[in-house]
Amino acid sequence: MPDQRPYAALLAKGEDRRQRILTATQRLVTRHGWRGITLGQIAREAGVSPAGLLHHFESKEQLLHAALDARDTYDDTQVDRSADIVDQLQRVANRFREAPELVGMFGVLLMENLDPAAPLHDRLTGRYRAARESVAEKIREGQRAGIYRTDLDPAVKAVEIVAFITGMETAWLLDPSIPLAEVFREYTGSLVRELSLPHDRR
Amino acid sequence: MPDQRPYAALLAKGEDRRQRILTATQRLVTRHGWRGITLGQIAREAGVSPAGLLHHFESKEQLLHAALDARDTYDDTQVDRSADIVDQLQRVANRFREAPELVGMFGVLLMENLDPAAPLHDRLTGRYRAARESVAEKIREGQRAGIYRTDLDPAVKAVEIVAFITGMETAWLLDPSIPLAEVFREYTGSLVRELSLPHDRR
DNA sequence: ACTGACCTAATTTACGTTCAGTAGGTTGGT
DNA sequence: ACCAACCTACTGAACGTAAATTAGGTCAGT
Repeated sequence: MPDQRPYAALLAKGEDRRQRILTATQRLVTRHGWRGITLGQIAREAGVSPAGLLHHFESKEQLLHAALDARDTYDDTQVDRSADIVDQLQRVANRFREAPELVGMFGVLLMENLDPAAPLHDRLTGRYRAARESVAEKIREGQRAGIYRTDLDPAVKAVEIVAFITGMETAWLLDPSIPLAEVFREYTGSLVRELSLPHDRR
Repeated sequence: MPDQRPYAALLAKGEDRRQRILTATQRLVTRHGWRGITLGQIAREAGVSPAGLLHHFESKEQLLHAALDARDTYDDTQVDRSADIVDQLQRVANRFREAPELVGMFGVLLMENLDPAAPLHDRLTGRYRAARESVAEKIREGQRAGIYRTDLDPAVKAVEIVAFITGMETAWLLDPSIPLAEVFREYTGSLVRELSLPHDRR
């Protein structure tokens, strides 16, 4: 299993260390936020010295971007353009359990970068908007297909849905013992009833 | 208008400065988070030197608590035990416009204090839980009064509702131009339909 | 004399980053 | 077969700076 050539083993070791630094970063950022942690803490958790960490990443900020890149990549692999809203929401719920740090990191960083001048503001808000737009588009599709009511604004409902998701993320980060599955099931259920049924209202 | 007695005017000036420091703190914390700002920034915004600020508040942490106290007080005055869920949700929506910094500060600090060992963790999560419990209790009341369905778990629905609220807070901090009123109206509408109507389902 | 509201100028600490060096492995030329 | 130049993966110590806090002083009013 270990490569016979020592140089390859060396490279593998480096790559492994790099990976450890990234996951340590994700874990710590999720718990304490970016400004709440130091290179020293990350380094310790990854088993290196602060200087050793900077051998792999040129700066604290660049490390953050690398950690976010990993999250975005994971996130993109999870997206299924063909799935409907119910499936997509279910998928979101699953991600909480599967990759807690990756899910958590986004929300934490978002709140840390609310200011338009904040270093990650554009990157994060871009993702946020994209998610909302994608949900709105799903609703429009349903409307065009004739299975959803057409008397409600997809953009408005999309804001609600994304707010629910991010709010659940917060709730779960605060207390992982909440009945995640039930809440998602309940919400998606009422959402579908709301979207589908033709109602009589003034 | 200014008191004829200069000493009273002096005290009033101090109180005014104290107030300015608090509102500056709330504003800056909402935008940049607690760890994202310095005493110097707050002081500058309030028109004092850092040392001058510490004449009014003994430490950065104590200032934070004082700012939170102001928020909690405001929040408590807004709560109306007799109002039903729809009214309460409407009230929440109004608060966004009325006191943006007070509303925003809570969510930002919450994400900055996820860790159980974080200085404000207990204080903030306590408030969060209380809000959720209060919502759940409202639902139970409705159930006992016979106006709400009894086949759903108030605790589960309460998690959803509070998640929606905090999620909306995030969305609005990110982009205040979202159709806040419409989203709240839409959501409360579907919520009431969901809670009230007896449905046929297996 | 004493208090409240400040100020300027230290002091202290923490943290990101840089620097110089070590240990081991590889490569290409002779 | 050997050596010089270069690579990766680090470490320990030092540097620079930013930021919270403190010390000591000023000035106006009572």
